[in-house]
Amino acid sequence: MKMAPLLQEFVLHFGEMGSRWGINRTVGQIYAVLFLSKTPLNAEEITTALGISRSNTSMGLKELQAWNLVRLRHLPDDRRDYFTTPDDLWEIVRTLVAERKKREIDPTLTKLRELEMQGAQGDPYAEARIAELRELIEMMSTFYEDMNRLETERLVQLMTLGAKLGGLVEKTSRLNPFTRTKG
Amino acid sequence: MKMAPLLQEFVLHFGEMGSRWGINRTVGQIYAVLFLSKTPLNAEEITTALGISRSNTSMGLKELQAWNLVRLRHLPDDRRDYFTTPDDLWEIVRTLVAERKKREIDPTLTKLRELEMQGAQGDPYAEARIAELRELIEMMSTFYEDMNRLETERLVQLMTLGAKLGGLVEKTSRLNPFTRTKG
DNA sequence: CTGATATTTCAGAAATTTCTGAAATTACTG
DNA sequence: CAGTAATTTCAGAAATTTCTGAAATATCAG
Repeated sequence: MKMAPLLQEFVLHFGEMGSRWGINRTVGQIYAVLFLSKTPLNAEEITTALGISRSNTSMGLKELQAWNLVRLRHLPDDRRDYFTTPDDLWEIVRTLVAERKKREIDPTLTKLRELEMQGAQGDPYAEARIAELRELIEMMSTFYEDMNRLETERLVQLMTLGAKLGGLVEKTSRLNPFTRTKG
Repeated sequence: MKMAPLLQEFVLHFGEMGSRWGINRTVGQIYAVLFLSKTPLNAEEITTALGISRSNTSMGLKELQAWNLVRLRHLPDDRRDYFTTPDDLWEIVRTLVAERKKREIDPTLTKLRELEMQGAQGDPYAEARIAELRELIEMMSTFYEDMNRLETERLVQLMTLGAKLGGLVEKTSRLNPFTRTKG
């Protein structure tokens, strides 16, 4: 791997973290290289930078595309594919959250609904737990959708408010008779 | 695996999802069995329910304990260890988020800070990206800590407000001169 | 202490995932 | 169309992770 030591360390870290993020080492490294590069890179450049096989790069890029984490670009008079990551980090965060929800939450929600359809089979406790879990996941999904609809600017404002939101909600629930509260 | 078909399906699903959640199949299945069981279970019961080896159960339980996802309990006149999951699903969610942050976010934040300390090494763009990423992760961490400090009741209220929060923040930032806005 | 039960450890086996090089495919150029 | 460059596919190799059975350790009762 031929890069400035600093960048190399960053890339290696992303590789090591890869498995925890649900991607593999190489995919993490490819992403890191693209993330740090001002200009789009083609597969050959990535291959050399990381010292992996060309086919591995191809598969890694395919996976990153499946995650919507990289953009395919073309340069004039060059028929190779070039890849970049979005400039806007918030866009990256949105994509990550959306994709993880799709892979880690949605299938379970579907399954829980299926199981509830099939109805009671002799274990009221288990059935209640499944229902409760389904409700909670639905609630979080709805909240996610609401937040995802906000412009980034609003989202940042909300997050910056942080702890103050606790007080806000209290006021709101007193002022607004339509606000639902649990329990 | 000897359980009601409904529960069995749930357990198998958690097993399959395991890899996406950063745990393995068996660990996912063990958790599922505990989650659905009204009474605490001992290792032997889990082993029979899942048809795996006793040592595998032992290792799986150890991993779940490392994640703080199960509770160890003891029954009178029985020296075996019994395990449960918390009754309160929100407690489970809090644990999950905390542990995932610890494993998936915190090490990267540390690394990014380290890299920034080492300073510029000839690539201003890469350095700017690293700084930007560090700032964003810090902001999200702070927000997480703020939310985590709220009682569950407040958290649920906030989430139920959902889309309304977008409007709220707008009002707040006008009313409160101390509210920071980005950019 | 001795024996019985419960749990953990761990080396190697089994299963799974990742990676490579070669071949196949695609897409463009002249 | 033939030739070339870019990319993808894929079978098997390599690496990694998971699982098991046996042995070791721990814990308790008498």
